[in-house]
Amino acid sequence: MPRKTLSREAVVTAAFDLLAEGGLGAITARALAGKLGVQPGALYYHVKDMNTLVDEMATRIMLDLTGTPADPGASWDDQLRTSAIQLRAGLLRYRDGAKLFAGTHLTDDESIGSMEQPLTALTAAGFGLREALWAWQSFYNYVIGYVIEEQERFRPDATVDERYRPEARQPRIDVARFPLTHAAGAYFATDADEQFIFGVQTLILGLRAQLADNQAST
Amino acid sequence: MPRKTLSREAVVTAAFDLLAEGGLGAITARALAGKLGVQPGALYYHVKDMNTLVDEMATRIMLDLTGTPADPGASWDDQLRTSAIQLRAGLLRYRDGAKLFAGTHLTDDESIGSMEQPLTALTAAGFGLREALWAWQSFYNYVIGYVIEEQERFRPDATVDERYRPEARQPRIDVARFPLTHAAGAYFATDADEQFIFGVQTLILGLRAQLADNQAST
DNA sequence: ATCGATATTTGAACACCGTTCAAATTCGTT
DNA sequence: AACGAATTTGAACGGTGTTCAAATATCGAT
Repeated sequence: MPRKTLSREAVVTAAFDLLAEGGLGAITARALAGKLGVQPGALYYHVKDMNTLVDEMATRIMLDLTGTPADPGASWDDQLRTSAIQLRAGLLRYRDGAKLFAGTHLTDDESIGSMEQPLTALTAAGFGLREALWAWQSFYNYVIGYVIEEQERFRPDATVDERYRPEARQPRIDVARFPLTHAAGAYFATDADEQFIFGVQTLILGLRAQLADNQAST
Repeated sequence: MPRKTLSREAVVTAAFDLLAEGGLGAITARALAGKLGVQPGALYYHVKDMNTLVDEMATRIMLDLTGTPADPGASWDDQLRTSAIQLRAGLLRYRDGAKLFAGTHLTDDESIGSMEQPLTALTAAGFGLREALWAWQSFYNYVIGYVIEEQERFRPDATVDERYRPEARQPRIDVARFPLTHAAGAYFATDADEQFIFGVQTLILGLRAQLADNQAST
């Protein structure tokens, strides 16, 4: 009894539901079909294959989190800070958001336009286009790396292997050979927001220094 | 005809062979068994499951790339630069090295000792332990993010979808709305080494600035 | 050298995965 | 009402990780 209930849109939406419920690994053709009350084969009429489905999802996330741009009137470093913060927030909105992003080819050209504002701010501040691109991508890579770790730390399904809880791990670190590493355990995975900002701020200060160097040499 | 040819060591070694030949996706129980001339079930006597196998591999890579430490006599920023460069080089030595790392729980406590030297350098430079940890993890996250992208760009198997070659993509970017993004296409994915260093250097300069601020306020 | 215990491997199965495709069914138009 | 196009079915193929009783090999003690 074939009934017309499917569409590309419906498939993508169901995929996002599965992502929220069970993470990236839960997005499977059969689960998708089940949720839509349909046979797995029917999906392939609307979607080329599972990989491009995930690419499509990554693109939509990207478009979503570029929704509220930073105030173009603000200083360049404020704009960058805001862009980085929004990028992280956007990734955190989705389960496995960062992993989903890491290495999927964005399918929509619109999505690449999200770096126009950072590039504008950076070139206006005095950076050449090449350095501006590199600078923004440094932020981008930092954020991706940070959020991957962040989302890995407390994933909802949580196979919290007893041996790897920080409190259990710390005593096993050799205090004599690795005193600082041992002591640093206290600050491990605490204050995620503050730690994130620390890195962003470090990058901003670094750019400011490079800017000063450039102007001094001209 | 069961013959004793297997060991945990042999399995891990074979897994590294598969990684080199076909990337992360090529590491499969049956391929592993085939390479070792054995039935798939036999693997599970030596290895709990496939995930912990990959975790084990990540740990070994980590231990490997910490082999040559930076000169402890060098300045703190030189030590950090060297650590970051070595981390990237180590990840690049293995196919999908960064992806393999991103979010695998390291199984050996030794591997966590790799941050002892950066922490030493940073605290000696004047950072508190907490800031030192955050600083090093900023480097770490940046490197992971960078290398994931780097290894994604030219993967050996290369399903180079014609539409996504940079030369094909650039003309499709709306020049009127995204002029800088369009123009920046020229610098996309060129000079990987130089771009990497740019980010590292930015982080270092940022830390130096924070150091100056701290000392000024005391 | 033989036995017995232990360590290791087999072989087959189970449940899942993505994907393909002819055939069946429904829909929109004429 | 009927035809053609759009859509879904149902079943299959080859792949994946994993489990487990049974079969075999290895080693230590007698």
